[in-house]
Amino acid sequence: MLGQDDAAACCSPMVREPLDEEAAVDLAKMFKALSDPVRLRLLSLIASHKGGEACVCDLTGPFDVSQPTISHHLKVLREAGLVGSERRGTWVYYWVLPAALAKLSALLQAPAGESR
Amino acid sequence: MLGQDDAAACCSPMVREPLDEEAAVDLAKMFKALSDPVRLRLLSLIASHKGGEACVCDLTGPFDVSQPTISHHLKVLREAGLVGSERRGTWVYYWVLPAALAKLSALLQAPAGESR
DNA sequence: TCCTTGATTCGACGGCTGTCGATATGGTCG
DNA sequence: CGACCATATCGACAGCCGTCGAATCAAGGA
Repeated sequence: MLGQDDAAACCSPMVREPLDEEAAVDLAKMFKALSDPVRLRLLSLIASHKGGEACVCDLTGPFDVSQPTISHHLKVLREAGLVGSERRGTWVYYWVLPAALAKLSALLQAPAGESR
Repeated sequence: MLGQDDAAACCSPMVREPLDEEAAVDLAKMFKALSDPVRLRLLSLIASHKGGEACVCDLTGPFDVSQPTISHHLKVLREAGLVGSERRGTWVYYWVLPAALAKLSALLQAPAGESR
């Protein structure tokens, strides 16, 4: 259950100054949520879906894994603060929380030029 | 052993169109390398070190884990294509590969405005 | 009310991961 | 050469993770 209100608290590029331990623990949880191919695809599927949200029924088709496994991965993404969800009648909808992605994106911003 | 030359192959924001499975597998490996607090701190420690590189001897001090464990984490970062390394005399130096970070950063770029 | 469909939770299992101490390797200096 | 320092590798072990099928819950329609 990581919030996303603390986005400002941590997130200039990590290449500028060392992360403190607490921030590292926090961020590692988010990256761990991204460290599975199924979850990455789920996230991009949700984000690129019409209207910016998708119901679970839209998400089970493209994968070879069982529906409970999809549900498990969605839970991981939700608990990492990367997506939100809501039940509307029969279906449950998921959407991406842009602030969370932006936070990670900013963190990874590389130093200017260089290629090495 | 992930290259970083293929940076162009995958990396407009993942929120625009669904990732294909191959790209997802590839990217998940990089995020997995970032999914540990020690490795995140190592990476930022290396990147923010004077001259953009650090020898292992600079990296073992700030952590509570043993030296072999640090070595293991550095290997994970290297095999994920996030850092490079080289032996110079007695010491081994590590530096960040900016293209890899940039690739991930671009991938996570959130859609414009919105806050939800 | 009962059945059906959508989604989550549960319990189990195999494989992966982080950690350690011990050991090996690579290099420098007497 | 031989002692010594800096890193890496090895082997072991506990805990976590992705996956499944089965069971459960939630909502809607006969």
